[in-house]
Amino acid sequence: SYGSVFTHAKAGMENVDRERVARVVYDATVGTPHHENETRKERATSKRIAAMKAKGQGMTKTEWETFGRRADERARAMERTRSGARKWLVVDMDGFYAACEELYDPALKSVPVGVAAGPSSVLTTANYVARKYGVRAAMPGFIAKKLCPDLVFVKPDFKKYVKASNESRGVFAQYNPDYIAGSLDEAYIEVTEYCEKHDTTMEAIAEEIRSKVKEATGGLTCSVGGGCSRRLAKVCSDFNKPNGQYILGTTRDDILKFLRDLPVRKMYGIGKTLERILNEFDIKTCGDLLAKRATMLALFTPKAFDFLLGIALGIGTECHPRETPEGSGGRKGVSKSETFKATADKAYLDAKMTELATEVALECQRLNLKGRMVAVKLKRSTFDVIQRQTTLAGPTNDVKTIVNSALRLMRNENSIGANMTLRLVGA
DNA sequence: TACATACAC
DNA sequence: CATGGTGTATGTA
Repeated sequence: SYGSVFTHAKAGMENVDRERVARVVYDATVGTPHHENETRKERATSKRIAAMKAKGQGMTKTEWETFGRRADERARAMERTRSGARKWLVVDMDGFYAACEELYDPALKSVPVGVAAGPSSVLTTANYVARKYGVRAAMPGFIAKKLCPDLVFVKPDFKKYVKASNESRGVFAQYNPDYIAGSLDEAYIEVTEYCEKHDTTMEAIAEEIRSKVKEATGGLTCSVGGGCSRRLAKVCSDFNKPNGQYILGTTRDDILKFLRDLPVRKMYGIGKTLERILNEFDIKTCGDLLAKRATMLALFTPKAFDFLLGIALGIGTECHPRETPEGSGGRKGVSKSETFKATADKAYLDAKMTELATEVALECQRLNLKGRMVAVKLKRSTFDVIQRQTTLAGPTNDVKTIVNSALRLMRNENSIGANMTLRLVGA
């Protein structure tokens, strides 16, 4: 249920009193519009699960056998793409924003810290002291404060993070200038050639990177994962967090052993909803996922099945995204949105939308991009999201065209004001 | 194409 | 009292 959202974190929360966290979160949120909306979404997921179960129960023994055979065939086909020849490292900074703040104010190191714009907004990061209380990223400040009354709030200061990020990237570039920046605090580095040329190993490079990053940033620690694909390196980066590393062997046996007892939720792309769905079919670990591949094939879409089977077998894209047609494309959208105190004031909403749509157009111009579609996002005070979109005559980044389209889309929603107030608009 | 939802950071 | 912003992918109609 919703009460468990913050207790199934991906890292650093192993010794947290989960029951207490669940209770505090529940008590603080039950009855709020946000909680109501979460409950609504959960009911929709329940419905989806029920439909999947009904579909499964309606199938004959023969049909199941066919799915079993086809799932095995798909697994064999996927096995043929396994090579294990590449070496990928993923570097992930530990509690990045909070750690940056501690560099500038070392007194913060010994107290629980949450980085957030204000005490009632959402935390971008919590330091490891705060995490012991169950405080974590994406948690609203007022709940974090209930879990940990001594929590110190620090406002985000991106100049610090960009500086530290650039310093760490200087290190990554030594191993492969073509590293992939996942975000300010995360990078994917292919070190196949570097290992070959310098006769070294992922283990040794991981050690070097951790020490050099600490040096270059003036004391920040990071965790490193290694494996033969980006997917595996990524999970491994979390395995010995913080300030640790884990390099997974590249044989099929190494990989399947590692995955057997690994909770599915640890894998990139499996969030709380998919975790819940899989749990309903008694799938908790990647090993379970492999064992139940026939069920997955029968109940999920082909794309979702391939994604899940890839996770179960530990097979992912091994090549650099630059080597694939999709990977070489540029960005696909530009957007701006803002949350405010819920209102039905049309003049206010018009002004806000105009401002945001203008920023979008200017950003497109700055990036030298043109869009074929304008979409607006409206969030009601009840937290449900409405999206409206329109396709333009041709690609544009003209301010007037984009602003007018966005305004028209929003004004079409004539229930605004009548029985609806908004807490966010975006274009 | 239009819209909603999930996910990551 | 009270839950962010940006970008991507996918499912469904």
